Amino acid sequence: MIRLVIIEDVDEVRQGLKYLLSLDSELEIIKSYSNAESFIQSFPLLTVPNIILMDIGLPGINGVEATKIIKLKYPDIDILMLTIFEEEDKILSAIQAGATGYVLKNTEPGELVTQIKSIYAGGSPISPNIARKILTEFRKERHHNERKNYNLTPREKEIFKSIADGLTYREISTLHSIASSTVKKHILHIYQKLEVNSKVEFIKKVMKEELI
Amino acid sequence: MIRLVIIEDVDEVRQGLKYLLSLDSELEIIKSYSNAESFIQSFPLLTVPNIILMDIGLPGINGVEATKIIKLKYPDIDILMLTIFEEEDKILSAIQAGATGYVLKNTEPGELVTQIKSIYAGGSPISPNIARKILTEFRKERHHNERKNYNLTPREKEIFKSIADGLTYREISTLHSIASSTVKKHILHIYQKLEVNSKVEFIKKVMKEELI
DNA sequence: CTCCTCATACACCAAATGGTGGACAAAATT
DNA sequence: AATTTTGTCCACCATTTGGTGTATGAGGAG
Repeated sequence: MIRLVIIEDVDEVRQGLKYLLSLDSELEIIKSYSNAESFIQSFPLLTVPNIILMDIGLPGINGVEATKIIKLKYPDIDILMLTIFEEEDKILSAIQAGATGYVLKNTEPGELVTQIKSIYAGGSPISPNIARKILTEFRKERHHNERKNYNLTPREKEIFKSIADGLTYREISTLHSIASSTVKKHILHIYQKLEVNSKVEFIKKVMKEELI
Repeated sequence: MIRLVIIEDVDEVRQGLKYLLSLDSELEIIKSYSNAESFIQSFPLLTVPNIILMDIGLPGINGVEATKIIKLKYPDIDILMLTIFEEEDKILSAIQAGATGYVLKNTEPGELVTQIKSIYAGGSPISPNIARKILTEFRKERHHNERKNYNLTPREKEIFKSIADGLTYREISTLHSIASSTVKKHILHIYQKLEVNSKVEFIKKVMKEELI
């Protein structure tokens, strides 16, 4: 028996999945949730699922964040993201957050069951498109180990240093005599290049990879 | 000639200092500013002062922050904080930020000049009170190198981990099933115990001293 | 029994942060 | 000559964060 949990906000989709999957005798839906919060609040889990089907675009704590949190407590649960389109960026983030794979919501029922079993068997359902992106990312990682540098522009490098020193937007703007909105733009660009979303992640990345 | 810069928002005090110090032939006041921003914006400096007299409680970017910024660019400038009372905590922060010493604003003119010259000669005017605090802090530092632990309570340690993982208040509150206001309280307590003022400083400290 | 710590929670507030989209000029590339 | 990159700036907005003060109940220490 593969124990499943479904987290999906749209009632019809959730009920539909619940029904469809209940038809397979190897699958057992432990419980389904309309948001990530209620699932997380049920920690510690009485019965730990093998796989969680999670909508990537949940309201409140979204699927990617939820994945991070769940994986912190239960690293062994496989998380399968549900998406409508192939939102490549989100899927990549989800995978970095610890998701094992993803399926499109309009996947045929039979196919979905196959993919769930494939995950349980240790596989990862991923389309060639995404797979290629992941390879690209992976290749980047290896390069990083030899040469850092995220092709920041000279100006971005200056701002970079100031953030790493812990200055605020306003202080940086004063130091470089530019508007703080400009500082913000630079920082957002830097975040995109380093693929982080916050100062905390930025600092962590900078300190982990030296760069300073 | 000792080159000085004065940064002090109260006009009377600034003018008074300027006048008093101009009486000594060994001192030269290059320029005075009513706020830290205008000084910082004048980077790169045409003539680099030896010593900056800086009010600790400036509006906008305060004296401590300004000290940090100035020391990043000009580590060799000595910064002498001006305070009204012996605000121990602020003075300690200022020293950690790179200030060389401090004087009370009601110090007699002759004494002030003596202290400025003492700084120029490599000294640090600090009262016994503050000196003792610094020794205490210093002793703490040494201890840290062998045993970390900032006597956080068990609950604080849990929250601690979650912050270090990069979660937001809201996510932490969901994870631990408590109100986000409670999370905030815990975090503020943790910050006080670790003597940091922001997530960025927190992460830097955690990563620098391992702790994770 | 009283005092203190811990954990919880709320209210209020200012500031900083992140995210989007648009705009413009100068410089570099194609 | 046309396009892209870089650096600058603005507006708008929601969320997050830091900081303060207050309050309450449980549990331990004096």
